[in-house]
Amino acid sequence: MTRLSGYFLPTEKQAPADAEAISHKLLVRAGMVRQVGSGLWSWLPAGWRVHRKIVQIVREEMDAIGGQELLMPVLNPAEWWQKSGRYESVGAELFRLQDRRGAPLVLAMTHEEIVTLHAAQVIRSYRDLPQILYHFQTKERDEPRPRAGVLRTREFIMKDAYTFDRDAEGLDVGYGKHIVAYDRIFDRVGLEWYRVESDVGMMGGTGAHEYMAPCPAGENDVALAPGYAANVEVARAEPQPVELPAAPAGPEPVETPGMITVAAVASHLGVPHGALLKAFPVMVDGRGLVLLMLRGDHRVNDVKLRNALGAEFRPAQEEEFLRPIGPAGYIGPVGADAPILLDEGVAVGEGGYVTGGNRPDVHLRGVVPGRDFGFERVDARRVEEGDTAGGHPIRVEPAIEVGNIFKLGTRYSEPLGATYLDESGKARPVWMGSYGIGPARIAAAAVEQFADEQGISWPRSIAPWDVELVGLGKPGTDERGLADRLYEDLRAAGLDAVYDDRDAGPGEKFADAELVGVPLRLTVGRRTATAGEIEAQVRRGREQRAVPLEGAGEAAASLWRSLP
RNA sequence: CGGGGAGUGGCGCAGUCUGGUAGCGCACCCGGCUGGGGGCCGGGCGGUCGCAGGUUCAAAUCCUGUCUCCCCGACCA
Repeated sequence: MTRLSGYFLPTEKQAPADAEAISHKLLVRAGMVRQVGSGLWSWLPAGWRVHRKIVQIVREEMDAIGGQELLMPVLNPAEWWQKSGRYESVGAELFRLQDRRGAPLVLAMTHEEIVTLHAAQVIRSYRDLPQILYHFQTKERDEPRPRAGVLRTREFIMKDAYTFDRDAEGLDVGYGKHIVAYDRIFDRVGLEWYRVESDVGMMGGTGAHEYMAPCPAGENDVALAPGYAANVEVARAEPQPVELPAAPAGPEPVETPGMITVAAVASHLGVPHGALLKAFPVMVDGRGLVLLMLRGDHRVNDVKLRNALGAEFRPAQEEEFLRPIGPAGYIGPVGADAPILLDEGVAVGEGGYVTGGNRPDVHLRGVVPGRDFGFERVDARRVEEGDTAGGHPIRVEPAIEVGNIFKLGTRYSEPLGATYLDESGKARPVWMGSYGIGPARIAAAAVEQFADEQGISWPRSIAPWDVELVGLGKPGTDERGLADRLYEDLRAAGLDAVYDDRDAGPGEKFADAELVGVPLRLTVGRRTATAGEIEAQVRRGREQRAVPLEGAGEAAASLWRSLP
């Protein structure tokens, strides 16, 4: 039974001054969350109801694919993180601490180490496989920059699941089960979402996807086209034509004093930006200086370049490339003393490009890749709005990452000793997958996607309550008595109702109801008894409906079931 | 980590430049009116001005240091 009189629901007319994101403003204004420190948030009772509903949906779908819920600790002995190598590799994002005896500990940012420890302890035989284990547990990450309310925090609850299989084929099965579960979860929570291809990182696994909820506050960009969806970090673009001048017999120098930008050179020579090749010298771990060439109107995608190189890199400084290549602003591939990578977006054999001349104030035109310089092909350009996928134009939208699924392979099982004996008695490493969902981000994304001028509009599956009953008139009046009885009616019909029985004016109650975002609002006032029907408002779209007074509980339940 | 901004009752802000008894709106408390879209009248409570040090007869205001928070970027297992 929830009555708003006495309920801990501190709604505010004004948003916090420093809030930018819609979800940040509205979750605070609606009394659902409160900030404790940078990246640290409490969930107040109404907000926690939303969180719990999301968690329950996730739990049901995880159980449906055979997931087994457990609980692992946040405080981890550093030993396991040292064994996996992450104690050293992760950096400042990992909270490290000591206990009273000086033993090193970490606060878990995720639970691969500990779950793999248990796999190592328990799994003996191929007969013990496969397994799906998951939990909802607090994650601690010392984020360099928490932002946007609960969108990026230093402490948050994550559902993380782990699959254990005997081989890659088994992993594919477990991965596929998670796609089924996740698709259902994101449908059920009522979000608009995409499953996109994502970066598999340096481990070079065979698959990774992210679930993205598009909205302006999103920190990621997704490339979307009919039949295509990918994080821009990994999105591939089809070649785009560009008009190139016919190539002369060899490169021709051209004076370009002070022109160190693509725009300046292109406009000086009267050619499109795409007729230039721009040069990106990088220092690659283990390889040294490498020169990436890509079209003048394209941009480097760091993630794709890193994956193409198979190693970390950083932009080279001028003192590193001046001697082997040329001066900053005028560097090019012709005569460069460095391996050259040519982006796939550069067409070869269709004419001559303009490049830096590797001398001050000089560019070359008529440069033909292959004839004038050797190269290795790579895909390292960022997809742009206007590129195509399958012939369809790509649009790039910001989105919140609300879930991810990832094939780990044997990245953790090998260092942590999670092995099983196969039929021939041979010990083999377990193949693992890892699968995350952030319930807080689902809540924030839902706010972002469906809010209007009046406030939040929750999907009914995750709303803090199903229906809000607004009782008008003074306490003790007939209409209040009617509202009291209707409240019992709603509960009897199986609705999770909240009753605004506060001694407040109608305007305040209506405004709060719409701010909090309960999907269906019923108003009982002086008019109700005479009209013989109850006024209902559907929150999404603020559409007015009427519910007959007789059998109101069932009628309201039926209306509620028709809502998004 | 780089750049920008802000700390003054619960929330939103003014006051700081030019030092002189800390203010406004909302919220809250009391009384009354009102009762279908944040209503009205009257009376109240509440703040060592982030913290520390300094200058001064006198500091929210000037100086030094420091902490915290926000925004943009970098970063993001």
